[in-house]
Amino acid sequence: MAKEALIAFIQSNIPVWGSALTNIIDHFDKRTIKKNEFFLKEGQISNDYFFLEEGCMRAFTHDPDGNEVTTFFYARNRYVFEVSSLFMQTVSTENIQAITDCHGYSITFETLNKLFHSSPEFREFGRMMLVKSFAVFKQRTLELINKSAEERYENLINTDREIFKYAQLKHIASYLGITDTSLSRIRREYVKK
Amino acid sequence: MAKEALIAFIQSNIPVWGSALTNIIDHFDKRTIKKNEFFLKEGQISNDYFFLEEGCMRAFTHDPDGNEVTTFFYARNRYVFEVSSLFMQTVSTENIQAITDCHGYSITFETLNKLFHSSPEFREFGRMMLVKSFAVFKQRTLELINKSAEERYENLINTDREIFKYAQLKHIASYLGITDTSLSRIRREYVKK
DNA sequence: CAGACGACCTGCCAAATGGCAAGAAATAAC
DNA sequence: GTTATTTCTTGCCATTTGGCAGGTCGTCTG
Repeated sequence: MAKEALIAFIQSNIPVWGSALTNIIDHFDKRTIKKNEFFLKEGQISNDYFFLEEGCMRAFTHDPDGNEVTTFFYARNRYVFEVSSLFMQTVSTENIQAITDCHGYSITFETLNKLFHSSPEFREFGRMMLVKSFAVFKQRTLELINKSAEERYENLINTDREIFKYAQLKHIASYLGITDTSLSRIRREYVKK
Repeated sequence: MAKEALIAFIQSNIPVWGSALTNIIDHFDKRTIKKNEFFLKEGQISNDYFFLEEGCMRAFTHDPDGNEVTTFFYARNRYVFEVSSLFMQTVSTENIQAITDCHGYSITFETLNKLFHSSPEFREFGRMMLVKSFAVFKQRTLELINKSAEERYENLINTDREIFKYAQLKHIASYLGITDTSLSRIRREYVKK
């Protein structure tokens, strides 16, 4: 089975080879999620831990007025999971939807736990995923506080250009914490530069 | 040794009793942090995992212009740690400072890891701390996007009134993502209600 | 092809927030 | 107790962002 991307990703996070590595990746199943399909729907309890090899996904929830708010974009070579719903097995308030056809490798919560108990290396990997995701989130929160909407836009387009190919602008807008109107104006100014 | 608060906190997060519990809490040392002392300073590598039984702490960093930005407030009965610096053993960009005299229980990174390996219960507890902290942070990020500054203020004063007793308003302002000027105006309006 | 729909842009005005500077109030220093 | 320092508030005006409504463009459907 060809899981090179998964192997490379794991090894870029923790040092592991040989049978310990084989043992880990054998527990992952290849999985395809078609465009517009949901990886997780609000109201459900998340059951999957998913490495996204190729494609793009969007996480969103609803504010008190019922509007969609994009909370995250996932690009290729990233780990996809909703931390509360998966690890606390609670009902999700978030949706995660494929915005392109997606390919990757999946492991269920049950298998994940078995592997946590049997493999110290995978345990370390799991902790690393949590920690890194958390760090990325802190970074984003900080940007919402001390950067302008325009800077956040420039930042996103520079680091995640891929997202702009597939995501709708109104979804990018709510991710940036502004309305589609403001994003449109920011883009007009940005083009001039 | 009287560690009731710590025991109660651990048990409110995971089911554990008897020798497994004793084993865990025996690894914690009582620790006091005086007002204005730093639990963590930027430039350092964090080495402590701290349960705050009594007191108040503030996390802050600096934006590119050198201004302080408050990233978090910790009140009593909370776990205090900086995820990236502690778990990835990287140089911290964040400061965590006591804003009152603080009392609690501390464990070093080394001991923490030993305990992770030897105690499945503590492992689960550690994961739970990560997951819950992450969830709280996601909630906060969402508020920055879909709530007004005034709503965020009301929310904070309702859930963490204790913080207002000790923290400076300019620190609260940067935590809320606004200037002290705006916070002052919001407070003026809020009092009228 | 015609019509319907959704995504995006734009103009107008209103509301929220920031920047700056001065003053009032609280706190610390001597 | 007086002075010095810091914190907080306020007024004035500029800038950013939002709300709304209308217009364009492309896509889908029949």
